[in-house]
Amino acid sequence: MPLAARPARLPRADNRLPLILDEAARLFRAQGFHGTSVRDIVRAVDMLPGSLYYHFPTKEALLAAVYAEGVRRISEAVTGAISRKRDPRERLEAACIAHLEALLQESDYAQVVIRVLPADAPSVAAELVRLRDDYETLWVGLVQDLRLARGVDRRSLRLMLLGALNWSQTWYRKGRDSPRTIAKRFVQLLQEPLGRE
Amino acid sequence: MPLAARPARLPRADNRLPLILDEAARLFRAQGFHGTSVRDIVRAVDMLPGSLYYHFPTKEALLAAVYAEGVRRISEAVTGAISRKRDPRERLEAACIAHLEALLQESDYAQVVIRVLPADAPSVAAELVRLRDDYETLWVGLVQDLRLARGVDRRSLRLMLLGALNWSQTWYRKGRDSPRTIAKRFVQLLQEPLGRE
DNA sequence: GTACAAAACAAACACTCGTTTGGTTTGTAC
DNA sequence: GTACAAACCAAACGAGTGTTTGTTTTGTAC
Repeated sequence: MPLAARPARLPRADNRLPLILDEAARLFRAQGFHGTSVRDIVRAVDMLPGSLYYHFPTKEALLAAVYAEGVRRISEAVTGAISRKRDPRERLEAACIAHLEALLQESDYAQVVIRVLPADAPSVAAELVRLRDDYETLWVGLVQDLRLARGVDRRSLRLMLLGALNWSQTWYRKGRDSPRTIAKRFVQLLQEPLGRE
Repeated sequence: MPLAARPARLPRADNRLPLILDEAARLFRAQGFHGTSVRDIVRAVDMLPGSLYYHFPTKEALLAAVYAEGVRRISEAVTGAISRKRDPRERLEAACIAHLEALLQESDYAQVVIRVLPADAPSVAAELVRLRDDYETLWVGLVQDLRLARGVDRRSLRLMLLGALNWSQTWYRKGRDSPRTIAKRFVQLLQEPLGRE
């Protein structure tokens, strides 16, 4: 891992890097990686195409930066939410709510993490996968702490819950059920389910 | 809805249209819609780019054809599977297994339906959404027949289950747990869940 | 106020994109 | 065997792609 080169001087106040990241996140989310051109992005920040390459070596590196920020934001939201709870069940529910709120209403960055597949950007794919995995580690712990009925596979539980949450991106419409409501229902479906035979 | 124009003559035996669909499905699945060029597709069937436009008016129309075939295959698999069961619970499980097997191992076509978003192809987006919705209607019926504990929201149950199944495309690796095993575990998680308080 | 690097501009590069147009081959029905 | 359309080829169209290179502006530390 390369050390961040210590800059000879500090960044300038009129630096438009944050703006580039914001617009890239917005467009990658709405149109996908391949569906968004470099010119789409720079047009949104009133720049010329070549200027982007002062900040990033490639378009894929820009995606990686957006991705990293997305993971950072979800992680922060979830970590904050569970820190206020002690009971494992409550912690799980709080995590689901925070995850879904970050995913559905808060941040374009977070949605990019769900929408864009690592395979879309081969040169940074390994990094994107690592970012995703780091985040999922958080969930491994949450599920590990649960008291479960005998024979319940914890990995399956985690994958089912996260999958259902992530997929909600495809059918969620704002103004109807809130992310919080959806998340609560999903958790509840795991405790009063089909009913015993 | 336009009537299928009655052809002046029957299609020829050396028609390569099926081959085009197969390769388009394979590539759309692996690289996405925007990530796959017309030249990628015709190269795979040893054709020239322009020749594709004898069969389809646009690249998006080709996607729509692949999409329709994908929905047809999943629907057929699921319909066949549930027709052999009577008990609502067993029918649901059979549907999950068939859905996941079609999605994970059987058909590139089916995976395109999950991977490619309607918004990627604006001119046919409405048609793609309609195809998806038609298929989901099948699941509405399956969930409707279930006997459930009080207060369980059937729509949430359907969305959670289908979401978890569809998302498995992102983490599934063949050679490990089979689609059948995964589907069974997910259904089971709905009946012996977190355990009552 | 001056030195200097941060952050951009200006203009192109080589290539790829989806698509169109006019002509050619070839299987098939009669 | 001949007519004819199905199914393609050949060649290009204009626009867009990610990226590079040389130059210029401008905020900031001293």
